[in-house]
Amino acid sequence: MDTEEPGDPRRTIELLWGVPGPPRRGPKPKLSVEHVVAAGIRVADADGLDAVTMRRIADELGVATMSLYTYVPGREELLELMLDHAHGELPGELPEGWRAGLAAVAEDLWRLYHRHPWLLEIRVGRPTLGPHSFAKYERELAAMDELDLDDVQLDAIVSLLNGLVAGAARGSVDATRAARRSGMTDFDWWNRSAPVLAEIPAANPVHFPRASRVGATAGQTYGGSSDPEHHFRFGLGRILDGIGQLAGA
Amino acid sequence: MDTEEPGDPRRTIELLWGVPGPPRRGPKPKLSVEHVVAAGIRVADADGLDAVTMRRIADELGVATMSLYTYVPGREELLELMLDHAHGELPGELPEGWRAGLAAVAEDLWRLYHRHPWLLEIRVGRPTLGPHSFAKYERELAAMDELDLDDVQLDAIVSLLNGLVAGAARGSVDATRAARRSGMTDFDWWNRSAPVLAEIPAANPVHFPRASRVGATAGQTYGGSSDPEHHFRFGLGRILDGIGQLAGA
DNA sequence: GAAAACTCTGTACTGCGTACAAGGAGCGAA
DNA sequence: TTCGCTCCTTGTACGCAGTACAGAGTTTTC
Repeated sequence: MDTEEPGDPRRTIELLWGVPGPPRRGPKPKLSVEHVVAAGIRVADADGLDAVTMRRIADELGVATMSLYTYVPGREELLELMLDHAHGELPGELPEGWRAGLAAVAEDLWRLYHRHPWLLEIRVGRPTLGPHSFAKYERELAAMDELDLDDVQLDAIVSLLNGLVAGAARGSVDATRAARRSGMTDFDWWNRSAPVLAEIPAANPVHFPRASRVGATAGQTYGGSSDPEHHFRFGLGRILDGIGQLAGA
Repeated sequence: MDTEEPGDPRRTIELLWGVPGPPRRGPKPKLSVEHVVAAGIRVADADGLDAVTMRRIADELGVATMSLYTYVPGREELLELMLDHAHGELPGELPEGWRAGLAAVAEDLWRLYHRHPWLLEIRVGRPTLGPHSFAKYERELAAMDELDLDDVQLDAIVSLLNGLVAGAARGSVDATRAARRSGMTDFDWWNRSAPVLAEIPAANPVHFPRASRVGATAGQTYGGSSDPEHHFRFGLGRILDGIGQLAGA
């Protein structure tokens, strides 16, 4: 019973954990799952997730497009493998103390997302059950060993932190992507947009006093638009404060 | 100088604000931008963002595909119009008190995302400069009128809250989407995955003690996997606590 | 009227994921 | 050794996406 259909959880999990499978009879494969995943990551790093097409990866490996389907059930599974593989780049150590630990967890992920911005574009409907994603979760929980919280709270905190990092990172990454695709920097774009907006009576600052003031301040402070990195650090501080209050630590 | 090229900020902004434009000479248009946007939203609500194709919308409106390009420069701009339009569904009022105000802002957005899950899939590289998105921002800031914070802090808080809601909502929405696409509920999926995982030595709980324990607890508590709604409420509480601490309120 | 400007439409191009069938390589059994 | 099964590899092809382009028809302006 060798179910090879795409969308099968069994197959996906076995690929994630590198389960060898029974001895095969035909010609030796030219490649391996690892090769395909590595090529996928190479392409994604270079040209973004949209460039990760089966044809492009096959080209990269000097192989026909359809050969890839020998190693991977389909594109979706490949992306999941790439995701888990990338999680393997996260460190294992943790600094002393829950606050420093959680901060490190967040900062490491922040850096990972900037090293591989395409991670933020991958939509896996369900949690990835791969080894490195497990290790990531384990580490996130380990950072809170000293806190007296129940399991549900721990899970919620992990989710909260991951959401913060992803959200903020998406901000900076989306901007970069938009700049690349449109050939306009944030600055160019704003200089083109602001005058148009000024011509529209309904968009007059009087109607949006707070938005105009804060938007202008944030724009000036960071040169064009709000700064995701500042938002990230600020949000992290607030969340850690909130956790400290909850745990009485 | 009537730049109609897609990707032009001027055109997009004028569409967002419904700027009428000079009197036209040819035959009267059968439709309007509003019709197209409404059809887009109808399709997205019914069958998700992937179903929002130019052909499908044209069918919906009883019109040839290419006619849509008379009203809208391209698909990307259409999505941005749909986004701003949906933001128009958010209420304007605010309850008394910053804490209740921010909570309402978050809860309203949470509900909006569940009414229109496709909103979470739209990737606009830059902020949407439409009337309803402006109003949304203005209201978010208004909720903090009584707090003594500077503009940069206000902006960061808005971003933090929006990130929380989007992140948590993505959790529940992604699960629903995965269930629909695969024909498996979370429960089915887990029942298929768990045994496979159990067969893999490297995935033994001894190697991931905390992850196994917490994962099991969270799964049991909510029936299959972590509960995004609980994560949302929990995260909101922590963040509001953190803000209170910062503002000394 | 005639001409210009505009809407609408059908066709067609490129690029995507991948189903399918045919060709060739290597192993196990005779 | 040879047959035959199994598996890897490949080229072709299908359906669907966004949208460029050219022609036909309609309404306004001169």
